[in-house]
Amino acid sequence: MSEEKSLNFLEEIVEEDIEAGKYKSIMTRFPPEPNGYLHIGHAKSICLNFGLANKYGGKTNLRFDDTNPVTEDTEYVDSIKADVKWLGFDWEHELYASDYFDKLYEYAINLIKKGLAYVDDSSSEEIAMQKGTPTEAGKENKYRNRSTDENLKLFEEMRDGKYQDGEKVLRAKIDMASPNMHMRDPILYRIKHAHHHRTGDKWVIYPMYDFAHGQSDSIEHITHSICTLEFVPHRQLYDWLIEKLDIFPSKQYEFARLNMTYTVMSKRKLLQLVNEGYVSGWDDPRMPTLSAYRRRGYTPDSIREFCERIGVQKRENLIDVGLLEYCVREHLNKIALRRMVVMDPVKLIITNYPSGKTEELPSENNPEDETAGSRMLPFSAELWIEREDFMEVPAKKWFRLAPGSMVRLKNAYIIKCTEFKKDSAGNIAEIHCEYIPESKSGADTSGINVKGTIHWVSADHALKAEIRLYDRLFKVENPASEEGDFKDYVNADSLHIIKEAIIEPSLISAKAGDKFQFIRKGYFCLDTDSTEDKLVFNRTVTLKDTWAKESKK
RNA sequence: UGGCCUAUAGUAUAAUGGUAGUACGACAGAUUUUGGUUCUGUUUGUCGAGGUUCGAAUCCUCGUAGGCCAACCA
Repeated sequence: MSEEKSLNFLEEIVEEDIEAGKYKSIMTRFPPEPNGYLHIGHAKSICLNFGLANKYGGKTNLRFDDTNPVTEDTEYVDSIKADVKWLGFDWEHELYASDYFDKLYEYAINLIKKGLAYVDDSSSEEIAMQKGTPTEAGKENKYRNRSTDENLKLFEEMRDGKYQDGEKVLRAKIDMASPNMHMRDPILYRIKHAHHHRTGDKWVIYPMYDFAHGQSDSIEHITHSICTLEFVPHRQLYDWLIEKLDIFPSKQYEFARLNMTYTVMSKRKLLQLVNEGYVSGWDDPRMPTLSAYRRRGYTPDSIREFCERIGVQKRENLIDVGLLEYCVREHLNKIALRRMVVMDPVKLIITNYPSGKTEELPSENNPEDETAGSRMLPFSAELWIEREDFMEVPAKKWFRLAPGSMVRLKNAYIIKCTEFKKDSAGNIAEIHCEYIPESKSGADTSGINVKGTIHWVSADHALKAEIRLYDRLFKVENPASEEGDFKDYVNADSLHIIKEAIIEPSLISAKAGDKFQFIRKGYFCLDTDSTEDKLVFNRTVTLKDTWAKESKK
């Protein structure tokens, strides 16, 4: 048997906790804020949370961290649910931090009664000023010592809408001199006269993240609350609140978020790309969102495999986007049906093949999967082939078509180039060949060995489709770390549209989302923009192209 | 100039005081009716200086480098 796979640091923590008898079973949660679409970075978190629970016989809740009504929306709730499902995970309960607003209000009262929270009338500027700096202690203000009764009354009035936005806040009373800025009397509740996507106009005060997240974890008896590194300094406050409130002791653990080359990974930045028209929407196939990957033809399996391979640790990382591409190729290679498509066509005429004759040639759908079966491909004397498969003056190690050279037409015959014609502009207009009748695929008695095999589509039977080729959205490896605005590094050539590619006839029956390998070209999937009379294919990812590398030498 | 987190091939990630391994990449070759896939081989690493120890990537000390923290965002 193979060796046991080593545990990541989160699995180690869970195993230790279970062995120590700390918990009977574990509970995790995935806690998105519904203010944007999920991206590949969230996939890492989803796989971690659901994966951990799965592995150790626990459950995972989907909980929306909806404590800021001005940025949140049900559109995002719906997309997030769809994306988590698509990735292949089932949550135990669908929950919302807003489900707990009443409970949270009680918790706040509890703290006030214990003398651990107070209402502050300072403006946000004053509060920032009094907070000090990382190297300078903050100052306590006069509101800090209000009586419990006064705090209770004021907080109630806040809830009842007696004050305007920003007039008052509720703060924890901890330590204005703490070296941890988050312990310098953090704000617990603020006033927002805003309509909430779920609670409507019931509330005008809303809890801050720090007074909602840990409490929600605790209410749900989350045993292991996993979040990203930037929340490390919040942990002290997370623990403080749980201790003072004397509620279920959820524990927070932090991991390093995913960063990937040639992409940005913040909802704020992605929103800018959408709003400022750099892309067509959250699901533009160039975006790193899950909805975009889905539309582009990525499979959930490949994304889960990617998350598995990148591992998890506490150090900052920048993952090569090539690894994601490797994962999707690996999966698509196994499942994608092979089809022949010519993107930049040039006419090829087989001079010794009877004009008007058509043959049906059997072609396997996927050499990696016998059960995928085969289809019949029409063949005739006039074909379309790829312009780049012919070279008037062949390069070194070139084994495609050139004057006098032989290649095999995939699933058909070996041909020999006898002549070519150019148009007035000097472009190759037509290539003439002779075919070897005995070289038919599957019944080759010619004894001829050729090095090159090229794809083709019979001209009489050809159909047309639009093909969208995508390149990376950014020109630099790490746009977020470059000088100036990240949008200055957007790749202007990230989308190339081929209006009329030549496709083999069987593709007419493709359904949106269907995945194909266009032989020698890459993996493609039928886009949702397709209509009855117009097929649109997205290139998911190219094939590995060692010739491209070789020819650059 | 406070506090916290982190440091292993190009990129990630193992080794839990006892032979520094794996994947992706790169390079070379074999196979191939996709210059795809598959297979084989090669390449490159413990941030630095001290210390503890028979033995240190691992423990300790001091540096160095990077990241995070001063939103009524999450």
